[in-house]
Amino acid sequence: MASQSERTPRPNHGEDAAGPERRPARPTSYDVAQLSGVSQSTVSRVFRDGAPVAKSTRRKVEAAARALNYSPSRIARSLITQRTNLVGMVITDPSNRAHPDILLHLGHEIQETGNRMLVVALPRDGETGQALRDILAYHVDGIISSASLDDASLEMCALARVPVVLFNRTQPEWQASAVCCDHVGGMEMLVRHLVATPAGRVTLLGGPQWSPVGRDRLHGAMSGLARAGITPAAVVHGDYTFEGGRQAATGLLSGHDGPQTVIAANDAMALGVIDACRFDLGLRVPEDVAVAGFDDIAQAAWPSYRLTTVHQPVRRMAAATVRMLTELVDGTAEPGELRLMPPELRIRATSRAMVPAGQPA
Amino acid sequence: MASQSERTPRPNHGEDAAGPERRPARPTSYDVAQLSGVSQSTVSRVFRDGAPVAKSTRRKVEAAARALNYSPSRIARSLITQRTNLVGMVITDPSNRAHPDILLHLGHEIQETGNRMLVVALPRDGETGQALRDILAYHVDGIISSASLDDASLEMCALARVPVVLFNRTQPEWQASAVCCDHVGGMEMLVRHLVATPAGRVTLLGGPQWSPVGRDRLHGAMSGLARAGITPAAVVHGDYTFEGGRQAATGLLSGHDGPQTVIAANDAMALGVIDACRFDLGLRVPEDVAVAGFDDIAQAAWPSYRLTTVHQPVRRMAAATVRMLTELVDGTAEPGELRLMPPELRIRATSRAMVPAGQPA
DNA sequence: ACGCGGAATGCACACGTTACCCATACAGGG
DNA sequence: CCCTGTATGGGTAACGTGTGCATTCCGCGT
Repeated sequence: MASQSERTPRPNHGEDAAGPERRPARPTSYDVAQLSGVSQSTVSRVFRDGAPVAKSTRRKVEAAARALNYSPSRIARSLITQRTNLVGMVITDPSNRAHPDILLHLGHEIQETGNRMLVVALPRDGETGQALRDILAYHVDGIISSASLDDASLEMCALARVPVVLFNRTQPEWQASAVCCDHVGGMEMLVRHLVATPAGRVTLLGGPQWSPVGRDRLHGAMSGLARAGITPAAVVHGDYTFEGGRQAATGLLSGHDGPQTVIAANDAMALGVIDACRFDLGLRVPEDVAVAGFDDIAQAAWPSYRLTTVHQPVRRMAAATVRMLTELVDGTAEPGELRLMPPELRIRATSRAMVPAGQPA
Repeated sequence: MASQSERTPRPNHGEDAAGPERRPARPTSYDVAQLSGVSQSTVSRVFRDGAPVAKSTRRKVEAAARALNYSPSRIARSLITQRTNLVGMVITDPSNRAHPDILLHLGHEIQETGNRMLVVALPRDGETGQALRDILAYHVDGIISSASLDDASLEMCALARVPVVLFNRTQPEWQASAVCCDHVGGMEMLVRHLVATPAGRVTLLGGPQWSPVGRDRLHGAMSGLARAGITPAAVVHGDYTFEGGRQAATGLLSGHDGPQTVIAANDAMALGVIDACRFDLGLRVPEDVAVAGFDDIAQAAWPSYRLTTVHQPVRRMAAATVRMLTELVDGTAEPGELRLMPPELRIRATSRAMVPAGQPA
């Protein structure tokens, strides 16, 4: 009785002696093989893609697998295949707040290709090294980061041969693959629109000092203004938040006569500026102060604000990011490419200009 | 030469014959063992927690590991340990939009316990079965879902012995573990505040039909109104979006005289109602129409709105969720517990009542 | 009749780690 | 000097799957 199925290399694990009728937590391919009367290899082949297996056996195995509620362990599979179908996603507080949907967009695209996301949420300004080392330990096939990574972390990924694509972010020193909105060009486009009508005293409300995106946007605004022969009256750095914009406006705008213009590095701060004008300073928008932002978040289109801003094509950016990463993983593309996506101007009601007919609200 | 290190069971993988100086992509514990002159078992022990290893050897091994940039493969470790330190997170569009930060809060708590998140973004109303089966194939230790799961999916998790905790969501039929804001009690509290002053004609703007949370909130509002002897003039179902609230308001509020009150099932719709009143219907808030919401999203506190609403303690809810899950994974708690967290009333400027001194804005 | 080729399947091993069981060294007490 | 207990390290068997190679089986051509 004990020697009946002695030939199978499977150790005693199942219904030999142990508990009474204790179903194993997760059925293995051996269980399916035993139930369907084939070898474990055949079960494995049934669950691979282009493996040669007769139709009749495939049906048998699939029936047994369904009966046992079996699906192959991706952990064990990854160990031998050297691919996990896991994409590491690095997100962080501010980048997630600007576009809460990017994770959903990226997730949709990633899952479309049969992969899953291993998400690591970085603390506000912590070390990225430990987190990167940790997700590399999970053998992710690639990494998408919407947070800035230090050079040591990028080098670690390169050493482990794990491709990285930066989302809406560029690395100043390192030559990293990235899909990025054209922040400079977008700001120049925005400034061109703003200076078409008398802009008055111009104030720039930039992002935090450490933010490369903020630097790009500030740079675009400066170059656009310079091209129009305008020098900004003030340039300050905000923290990308609504409250930060509101408080900055209070110090920047009060005590000046005549028309003014505020260009904020993102929408959240721009909306804070608007509310500061209306509720704290008693200024009208856009008659006294014209305000513009960058991002085109959902709130920018709300009737209370109707903010003139620059729209980032986030859905197309997400698709391009995932495609670039899959090409890097498959080896059909070389790393280091920077893909700039053109943003679109959204002229609404906070800038002093006619709204052209046919412009989306 | 070839038989010198014949005794090591390691197959020829390293610097025997192959390419010239080709460093392997990922160093293994064998590489570290060879470099530090110990056995592979010892390397493994160094990287486990409470393993007995002499201090001198530990230093040697750690130095070699650092030189090779080695860290143990969590894939291989999981295969033998039967624990992946992976938490499956199920999110979906609307639940993510209401609180973009919950993923960061939950992620912070999860990472605090040394685990990582495997995130699956569900399509708007797709089958949850396939997605659940897929993340179970990754051997996640537990699952947190902020989306509604059908009973088949929950049964699949139970079958695989993977505990599930629902975040801010209850399952009507299934006895599932959950951490949930007290939607009913919160709404009753809100209604008690609203009827303290003459409410006039009361309209209820509920969530989508399929949303259990929306049902709870609607139920709480109804019971609160009934307790005050008020029957709502209209009850309609919205889609949780700003635009949905705005359009619903247009149909609901126009053509009625006297004071009105709108209770929305979430803040986004409430804000849409406010803008519809002010910009589409020419009604004043709160003089003509009092508006209240639920969630206390960031925009509710903005000066343009100052929405009276119910605050959910999301940070504490996230902490409780992760703690409950870890207890279930460790076996120190039984499944099926429902933990109701008390919300807080935030009285602002869209309801017709005095703002008590000391109330947070 | 016999061999042969191709399709289908079984066998054994490898992936990189942890768990378990011993072997060894060393100290101390009799 | 021997025996024993303890601390430490080595060897080996899993974990559950994919895959190269051998083997079987069936059909068919000469």
